[in-house]
Amino acid sequence: MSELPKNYEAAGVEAKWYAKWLEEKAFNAQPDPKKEPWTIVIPPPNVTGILHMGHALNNTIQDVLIRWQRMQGKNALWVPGTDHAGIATQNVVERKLAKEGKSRHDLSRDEFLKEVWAWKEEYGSTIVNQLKKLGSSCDWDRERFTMDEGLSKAVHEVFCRLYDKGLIYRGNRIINWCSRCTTALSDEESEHVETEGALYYIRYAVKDEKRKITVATTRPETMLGDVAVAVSPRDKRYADLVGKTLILPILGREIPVVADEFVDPNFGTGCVKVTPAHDPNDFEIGLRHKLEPINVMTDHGIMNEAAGTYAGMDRFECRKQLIEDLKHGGLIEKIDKHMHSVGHCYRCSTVVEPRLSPQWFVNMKPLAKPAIEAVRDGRIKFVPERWTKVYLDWMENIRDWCISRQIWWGHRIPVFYCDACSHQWAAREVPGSCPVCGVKDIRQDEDVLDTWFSSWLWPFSVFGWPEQTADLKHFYPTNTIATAPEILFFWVARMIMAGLEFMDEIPFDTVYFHGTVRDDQGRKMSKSLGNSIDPLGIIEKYSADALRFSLMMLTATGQDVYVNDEKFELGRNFCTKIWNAARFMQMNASCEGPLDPEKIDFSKMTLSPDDQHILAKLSEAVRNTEDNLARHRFNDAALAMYDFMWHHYCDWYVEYSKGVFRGGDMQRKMEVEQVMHYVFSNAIRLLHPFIPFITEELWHGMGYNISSDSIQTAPWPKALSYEDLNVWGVQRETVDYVDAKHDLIRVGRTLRTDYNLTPKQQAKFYIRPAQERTGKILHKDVASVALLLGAESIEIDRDFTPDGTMPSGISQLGTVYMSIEGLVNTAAEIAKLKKQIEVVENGITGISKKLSNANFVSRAPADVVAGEEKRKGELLEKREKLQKLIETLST
RNA sequence: GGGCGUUUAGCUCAGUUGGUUAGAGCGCUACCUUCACACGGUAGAAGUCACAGGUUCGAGUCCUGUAACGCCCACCA
Repeated sequence: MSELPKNYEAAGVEAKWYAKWLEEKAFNAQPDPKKEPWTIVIPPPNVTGILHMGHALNNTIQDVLIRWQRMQGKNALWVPGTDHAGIATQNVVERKLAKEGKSRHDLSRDEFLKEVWAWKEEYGSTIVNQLKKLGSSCDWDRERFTMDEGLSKAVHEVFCRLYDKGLIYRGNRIINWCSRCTTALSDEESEHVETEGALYYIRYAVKDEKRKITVATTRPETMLGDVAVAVSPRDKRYADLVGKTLILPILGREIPVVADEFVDPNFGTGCVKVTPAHDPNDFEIGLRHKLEPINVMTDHGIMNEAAGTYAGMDRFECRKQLIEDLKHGGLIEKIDKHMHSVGHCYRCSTVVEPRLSPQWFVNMKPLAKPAIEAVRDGRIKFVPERWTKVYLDWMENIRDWCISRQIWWGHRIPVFYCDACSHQWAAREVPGSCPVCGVKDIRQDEDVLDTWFSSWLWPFSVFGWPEQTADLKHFYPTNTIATAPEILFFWVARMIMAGLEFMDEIPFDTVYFHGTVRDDQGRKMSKSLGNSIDPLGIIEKYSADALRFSLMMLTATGQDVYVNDEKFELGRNFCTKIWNAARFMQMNASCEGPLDPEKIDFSKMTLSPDDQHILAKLSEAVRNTEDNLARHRFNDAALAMYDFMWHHYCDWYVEYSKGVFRGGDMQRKMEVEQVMHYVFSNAIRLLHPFIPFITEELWHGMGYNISSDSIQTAPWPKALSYEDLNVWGVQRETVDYVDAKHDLIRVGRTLRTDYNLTPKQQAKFYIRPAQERTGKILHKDVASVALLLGAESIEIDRDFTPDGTMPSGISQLGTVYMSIEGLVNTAAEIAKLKKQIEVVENGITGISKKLSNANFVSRAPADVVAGEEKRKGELLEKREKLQKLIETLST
């Protein structure tokens, strides 16, 4: 035990312990058949990522869970890693190249990939290091990267299995195209944003007639790719037009009028332009009517040669120009404002272009089926539960997953083509020749896979799958996955499908969805808004423990978390409070040598009521904390500990102990000291998962590191029942008495405040106990009451008759009277008592009304009725006492 | 268009199977630099539980409807 410095220096302490933990491999776990495994796999942050508050929240939750399980003796493993984040990372490196005046096309594919790997080597560990600052107890020896050799092997294996099963196919379909990233996106990667656009009404002429019909569109530039106009087969207005020919404005192309069920005659004009290459519905119409799609744009969203004179224009520039030209020709009927949701690239926010394109897809329906079952039958639980429905709705309407991306950074699609014999096949390893005709000149598909095609395998690929490793056998399935609801579809749903398909087993049993971290105005934190709070800044300013504890106090299950800088003072202040409580104990230490908290035994001691009380409250706090942790109620768990440490231990027990330490009873001092060390050492163990650094520092600083060198390996506190506590002589009755004593002290303190007594002014108090028995107990306990009350002296007397001017207050244990020289304020005292009577009377009226209600008496449960009756009796008694007091004062 | 969430003190939020007088943190008021802690202590003020109905002996809590804000999903041009 070394003397604790007056101020806690978080930065140095945190760095010191994290380094020590790493050195001692405190977070490492190996398969061990004797121990129960408990596993979390991290949602791998992007290698391009820097730690934001969302990460801080997400990882604090995981760390609390894993440290808790580890302390309980489980074989706890938290597997860390990062995601290669295909598009995001490629964008970062492309921007870097752009600064050097280069594009990736100035480099060969291999050269470019070398650049990306070099970037990854240099910056890829940024977020990992930041996670360490937070205190994350990951097994860093197991750190994985989604493009590692092992994980790539898993990707290839999965691709080949699905390909051979026929669940992966290549199709020419309308996909979401980002013309800035020049790649296809999955449906999930296209973010719909409600946008004010326009609905343009354009006139198309009927061939050889004077008639014109009007079509409405939000994307007029796509008319250059129109191949027909569709009307509803039930629409009488246009019945005679079906089969006739229209002249497409500007281009003058002849296009037919077709009848199709898709058209809603009540929307717009009832005529729909059909552009099969740029709209999914139109594509379907095109198929039904055997119309050849015309693509009018390049990969970069530039109009192509099919756009005639508009070729070379950007799509939005073209839109503007085209509308101008149509206006000139008198072909615009009107332009209406129109709200609609428009897809945007989730990586660069560019407006997504629906576009016909040959891509690779996974047929998801067969994979979804068992994944729906696993959640429906409760093998996998969602917390909060409401996400179950969101999941099931999506899964039941699941659509095929577009997995090919036209970028270079990622897992290259393991499909090979032989041009000699037109053979196409998927292979786990790059083949040397065509397995059919033996030709060596084969080529691999140019595209790479969606990033999520590697992350959906994460819970088993990190353990070496497809090899049947010991790790995999021991640690899979994992237990809890903690994540934000934003990636329910991207990641969680797909992991469940992959786990069941490839492991034949769920990947985890619990999914905990936490909220989004927002600023104090409720806005999502984002770089563009500039409202982000940097967790590292908070760590620097307040400490990692403060950051963690504050976040946990603020995290109601599944609710969004609103933060500003000041919110983190909560955790900082709490840490300071704990620190000072420890210093207090050191300053009053009388035992020589350190105390082993695991060897403290109270069975041979006579515990005072306050000793018994704090021991009982500790067990209550342990129970509350565990219950709440088990239910993922992190805020309630944090609050239970906070309340115990601050409002029970510091406010009452430490204050009580001062009386003992200032007295001369050496035996008592030793006893109280042992109670303090027992309680404090258990409390910091309980707190360790939340605030790992300061608790480890105190574990050592207080000299508790005798049986367990680290707090991490110390036994987890036990929630003792009264039966257990009785071994030490703890009685429930006595504990209740101390609660009542606290109440009595509060009543006395209120009197002091009401009469403006300064702490130095000592008043004389008289207590008239409500019962003979309590009188006797109070007598024995009078010293502690006097100290906590700041009383000069206390007289306890069943027959005490107050002087008419004495202010008084009523508590459960008895009536408290205060006497101080020259203190006369009868009028104020009477007014105060009258106010109290009013409150009591309100209560009596309420209860009387209830009790006189025959329905209540007959229908409410007996114990509720009895409780009400008891309560009424108490209130009546209290009213009587108050009235008597008023009478005494009035005479 | 469909679904979900939120609405409780000045602010941010708890409030579990319906049951005493609805709680916390911050802020506010008064007093206190007392010997662990002013990042502190003691005491206190502060609420029409969004609104309207209903169920019930009893509703912040359950049901129906309304409103506001937020989120997710969706191929009506």
